[in-house]
Amino acid sequence: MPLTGHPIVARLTRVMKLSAVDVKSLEAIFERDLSVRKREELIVQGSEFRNLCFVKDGFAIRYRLLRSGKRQILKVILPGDVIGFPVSFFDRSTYAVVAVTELTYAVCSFDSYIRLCYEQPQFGLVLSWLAAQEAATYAEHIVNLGRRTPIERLAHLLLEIHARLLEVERADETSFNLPFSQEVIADVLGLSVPHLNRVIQQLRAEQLITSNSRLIELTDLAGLRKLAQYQPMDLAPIPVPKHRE
Amino acid sequence: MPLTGHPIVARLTRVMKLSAVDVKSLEAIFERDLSVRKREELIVQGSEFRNLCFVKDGFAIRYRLLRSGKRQILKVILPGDVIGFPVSFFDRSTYAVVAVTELTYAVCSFDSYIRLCYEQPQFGLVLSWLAAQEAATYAEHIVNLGRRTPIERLAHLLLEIHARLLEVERADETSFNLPFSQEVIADVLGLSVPHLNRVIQQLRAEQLITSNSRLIELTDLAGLRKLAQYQPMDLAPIPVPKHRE
DNA sequence: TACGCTTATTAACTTAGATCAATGAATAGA
DNA sequence: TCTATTCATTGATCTAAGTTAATAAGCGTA
Repeated sequence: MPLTGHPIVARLTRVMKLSAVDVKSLEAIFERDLSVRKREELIVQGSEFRNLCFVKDGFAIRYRLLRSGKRQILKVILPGDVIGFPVSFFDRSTYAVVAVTELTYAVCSFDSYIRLCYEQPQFGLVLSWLAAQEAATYAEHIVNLGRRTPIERLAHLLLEIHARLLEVERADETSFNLPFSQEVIADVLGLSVPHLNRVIQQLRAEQLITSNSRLIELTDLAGLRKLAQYQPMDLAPIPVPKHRE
Repeated sequence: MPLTGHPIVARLTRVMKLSAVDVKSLEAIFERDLSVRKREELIVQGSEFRNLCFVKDGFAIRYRLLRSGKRQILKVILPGDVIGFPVSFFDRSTYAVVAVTELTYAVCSFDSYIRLCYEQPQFGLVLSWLAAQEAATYAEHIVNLGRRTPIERLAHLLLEIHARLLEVERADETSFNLPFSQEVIADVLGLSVPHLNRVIQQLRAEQLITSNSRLIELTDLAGLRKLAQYQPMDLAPIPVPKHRE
């Protein structure tokens, strides 16, 4: 499966030199390209899952459903993200993943990836690095839910998604397409839909964003950053031992 | 630095066979054992940090301070945890880590650990696996803050800490020592101190816990699990390729 | 033992945000 | 084009949880 132009390559090359050979080794373990339709479940809560899916295009959400019927979305999954991490390290998934739009991805088995890591250790580090980003994103989400006001939360979420989309060239300088209903965004931010709606209107009223249907325009990036106390995460490149360079 | 009996070894052996040789390679890169006093900062928000600190004993918290003065604690750090992950992958830390009790730890530089990963790929995977656990713990925290009620949150937190302490033999079947003030716990759970206090009393009134000073007794484990909808995370062992076994 | 500081508890008051319910607007199939 | 959902918006009401402030209990140290 050719990976050229795949957004995951764009992400990885930001932290390590991926030689043509590296890309080839990666390609070798990929089984097939798949796609799922909108609303299709990629991972069912409580099931086993031992694959890594590198998202090429489309949007998905990872979430937990509680008995009360409440849903908490843990992460919005964008092109360049990996589905199946960290769940593949566990017995079974305690979360579900569902596609929000049509979604295409390249898939390999967890085992074959692990095998690759033993042969080429840099791929193990890549996995750690992806994990580090995942953990850092989750950490921001915790700060958001725990101690930011609803308007700050929303501003922060928009900035985060914007930055992540920029990284894989799915956004331009100040705007991007976001195919999520308000119900989805409310479940990311731990808010009710009516309240989220009010908060969106506040952001619009303060001229910080404009949005119609699914297009978000960040009218005042600096203002948003200040409101959200947004700090971009600057990744350090993965160190490469001398004798390898 | 001898690692025998170090809680990190207890944690690691739960997912992979650590041979005596492996432990030796780990020991070789550790520089020295350190300790810090209560309230001492291990990582300053905004600073660089390129070390891995394997906690031997004591408690710490990782947190973010907001301009408003609010604090969100991201994680309580227990014996067996690693301080410096994931921050070592980033330019500088956006979080602070401070010791809550006296704390002792073994430290190695991030670079030397990375070097070890290139020589012995299983250590790269160990890092991924620690990261996966970290991410999973954060994910639970997100669910907690976003969609659980305060009493459920507290129950969940106590169960999580209990499970993590059990893993490194710092708790017994139903009780453990927790040297955190209510202010700390409130900042983990995104609550105010007075409200947390009410919630603690609720848990006590419902006979789910008893606690005096710093000793927590989980009087009714099953009841707590049900209340919190707690699901233990069962880790799968790291697969080892055939030709290595 | 006494002092001072930190921590726990309680109460009164206020408010942000949930809930419930209704109405428009938009979109996708038939 | 029409119709059926899904989605966005608004309003009224209610309550959980924050805020502030005061008091009590513990604890460390001189």
